[in-house]
Amino acid sequence: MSADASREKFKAYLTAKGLRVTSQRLAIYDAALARKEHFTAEQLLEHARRIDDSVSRATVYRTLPIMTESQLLREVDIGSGEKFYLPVTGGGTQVAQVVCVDCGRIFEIIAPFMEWYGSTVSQKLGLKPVSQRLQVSAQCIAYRQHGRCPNRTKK
Amino acid sequence: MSADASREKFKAYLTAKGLRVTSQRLAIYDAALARKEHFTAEQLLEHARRIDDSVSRATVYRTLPIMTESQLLREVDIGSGEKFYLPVTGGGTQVAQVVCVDCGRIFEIIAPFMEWYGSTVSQKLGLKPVSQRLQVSAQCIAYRQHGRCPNRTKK
DNA sequence: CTGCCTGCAAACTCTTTGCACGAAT
DNA sequence: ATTCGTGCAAAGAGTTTGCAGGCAG
Repeated sequence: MSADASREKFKAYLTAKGLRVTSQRLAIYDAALARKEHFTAEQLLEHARRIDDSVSRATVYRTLPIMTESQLLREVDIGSGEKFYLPVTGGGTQVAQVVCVDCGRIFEIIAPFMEWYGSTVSQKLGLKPVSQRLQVSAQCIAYRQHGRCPNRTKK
Repeated sequence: MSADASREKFKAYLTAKGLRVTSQRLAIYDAALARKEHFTAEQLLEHARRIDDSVSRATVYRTLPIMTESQLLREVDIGSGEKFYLPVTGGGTQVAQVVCVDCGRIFEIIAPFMEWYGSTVSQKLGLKPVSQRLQVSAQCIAYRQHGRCPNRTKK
């Protein structure tokens, strides 16, 4: 699907839900969909402001749930205090995250059988699974060899 | 292992690490190990204070990492804002959580092959897995039938 | 015109930290 | 006697919310 078609889909989603199409929501949409890697709410605010400098932090926080519910973004919580977001490109619900223990970088990867595995696990308790998430903490090769991840930016 | 033996193990752990055995740490230990279900830092504070009312919130937060590192407690983050803890009883690293979408209650369950699965996933990226977590959101039978989980306490 | 949406700033929740006092070794 | 541990309260980080004015429909 082209970028423009996706943008129209977002407008249609807003309208269908009785929500208004505002310049701020579109700026946030454009900023989010242009990202190739995981981003935080704060980073999204920064990018959205380059498109429309009237965008506020509050509106970013109010728009993120809308984009998540509309399946445009996937929310990823790796327990680091802040949430990350990524445009949904595919993989459906069979996506796992691998997080580097050193730099905190997040990799997404298709995890076949994940739904089946989650179902098997939860059905042992007689519950019906709604969703599952698999997250793996891992060391990259460079980290094991040099005690430092090449992607690390902090510290 | 008996409760007393476990308590002695905790004291030995503290001493070995050059940490002091204080009445507050022991009260927190006793309060935590007596729990059968997942608890929060706040709940632990409440229980610990019934044993020793001098225990402060700060000390609870400072003691939790010690108990987690010593393998006495397992830390569980389901992305709800607050962390949960549970005495480690078994299952090693092959433990998954099933969370009820309605009441938020957490069930722990042995998930065979989880390590293997996490390894398989992360090795696709050439990374060496350190740990993995599998969490499933699910509906219980009662919730599906009546739109309400019998264990729900809030709302 | 209505009423949803906005920016601002304050509020909130959970957790961490600086400080001076007190207790364990 | 040292030094670490403690309670208290303030600080911190990320997110949410009340309000008065603004803009979409």
